Amino acid sequence: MEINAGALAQLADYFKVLSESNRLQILCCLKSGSKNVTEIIAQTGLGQANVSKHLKLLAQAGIVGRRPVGVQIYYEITDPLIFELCELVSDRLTVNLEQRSEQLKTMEISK
Amino acid sequence: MEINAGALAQLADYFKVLSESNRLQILCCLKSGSKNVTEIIAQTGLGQANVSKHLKLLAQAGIVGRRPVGVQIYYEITDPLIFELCELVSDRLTVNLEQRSEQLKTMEISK
DNA sequence: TCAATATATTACCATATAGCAATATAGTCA
DNA sequence: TGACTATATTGCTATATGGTAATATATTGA
Repeated sequence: MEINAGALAQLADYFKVLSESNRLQILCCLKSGSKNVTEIIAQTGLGQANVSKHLKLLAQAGIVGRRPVGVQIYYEITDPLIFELCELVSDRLTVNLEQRSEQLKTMEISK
Repeated sequence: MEINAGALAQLADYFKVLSESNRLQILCCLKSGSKNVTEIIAQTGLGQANVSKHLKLLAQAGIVGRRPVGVQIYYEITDPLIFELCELVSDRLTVNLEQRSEQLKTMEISK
């Protein structure tokens, strides 16, 4: 019952790009503005090859843009939707955690 | 420069659950309402063990709920945020595709 | 209790990918 | 051109995970 198999795969691929915490960290690091690779490496503490790979993925997904300035390459968020998504989800996660902690309290009381 | 490493990991984990097209397919299948596992298997065409695994992941993420009715287990979306996220992203993807096709046209013209 | 059905779990394989070290490429300056 | 720096790519390993077949568990009804 394939409902739009292609569209689902594209959606999944997009979410996959966001499903790695170091990539999210890089995005957070770029939230305050354009940065070159060396700066990103310094701020995140990740390895150079690793950062390069993550940036490539992010760029291919259209989430960040690449802007060479001399030898340096500056990357910047081109898709502010990212942060909207992260906020929506993290709000949801917070609510979930609160609910669970409420449940725990209830269990404490009833035992 | 670990900005909230735990929060980022949680976010990433959530996105990871959404990063698999067959899981998205199951969610789409549940969009119209609660269904038991056999129905989900029939509608998606996925294998039984496979569906079971995916449902477990979705339930652990708090995206679907589990409701036993006799021998059957009904699953249902408990987190409508899902569809909001999917819409936001798929709108974005559509826009991207249009932009690219525009670029292609421009290239055609200028060559 | 036994048989039948629905769902979950396990064991396994194949594939994908994060991380790293080493190497390659490209731009800048002397 | 040659040295230097910045970034990208490659080759590799370890780990995670999707898929499936086989098995286990649980519920219902005879």
